[in-house]
Amino acid sequence: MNQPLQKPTTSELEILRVLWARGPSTVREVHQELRERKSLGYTTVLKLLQIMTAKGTVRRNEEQRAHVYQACQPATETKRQLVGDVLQRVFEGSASELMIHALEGRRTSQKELDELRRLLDEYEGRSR
Amino acid sequence: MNQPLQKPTTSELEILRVLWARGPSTVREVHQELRERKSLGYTTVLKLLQIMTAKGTVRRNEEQRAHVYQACQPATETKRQLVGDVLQRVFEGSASELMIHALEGRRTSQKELDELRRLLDEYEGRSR
DNA sequence: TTGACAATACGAAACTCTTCGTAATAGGCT
DNA sequence: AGCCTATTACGAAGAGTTTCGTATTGTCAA
Repeated sequence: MNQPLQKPTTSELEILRVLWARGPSTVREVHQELRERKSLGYTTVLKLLQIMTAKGTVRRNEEQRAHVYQACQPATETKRQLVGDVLQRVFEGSASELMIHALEGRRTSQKELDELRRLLDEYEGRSR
Repeated sequence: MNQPLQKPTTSELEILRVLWARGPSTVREVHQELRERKSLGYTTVLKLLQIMTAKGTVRRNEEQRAHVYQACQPATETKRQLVGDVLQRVFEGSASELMIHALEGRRTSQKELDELRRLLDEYEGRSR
């Protein structure tokens, strides 16, 4: 029960994003952060964090009175997993299909397009 | 209750993919297609299709004894919605962040990289 | 030591999703 | 007409998610 094979749920992801941004945090801290965007009870966040602990998504340090939680996996790993899931389920593994639909129906700045090209160059350079 | 604002669930997506590939199909046809990949009862597929009809995800033609189902939205629209959801929830709208994680941890062929570049050129040309 | 308060633990309600068993129905064949 | 079978309709079980109310516990200060 150590490998986080299952992808986080929507709510879990919201919590993970706070932990990724803040680093190790208490329930109170996570709650305050989330509360800025949506109404959510303190015990709801606590419960979620407890469930995530059971799942192995986060671990906690109990040395302090207020336990300190942190994500078990680096953000990059989880994000890769999430996008990989969509890549398979929706686009049958085709990255260009993914790209087409990601760019469609939204304005993408020149800066971002340049960045995307840079990424491709970088990736190509690395794998060659 | 007409606009399909909500994104399809995992199972619904599997059915949609069959409908996109086959065009309008009966329950039996969808079931046979899916059965090749996973064990699934006939009535399960039927029920899913009924739920999707209620949600407005698909519509059905009842002229024949065996109703004929088809997706309400074109595949492209739904795919855009799904990737857009991940784009927002996981990557805060950054397409390059999405790309980084999509390319990471997987081999991408030269052909696909070329295709990706072509897409960027095309997109840039269109929006300029 | 005890009272106040902050934090955790527990349990349950309300929803949604997925799956399927069983009942009802409709068409065609004899 | 009556039966067989393919199909649809219905309902419900079981799992997972999300939310929160209430109970318990631990810590500090008076």
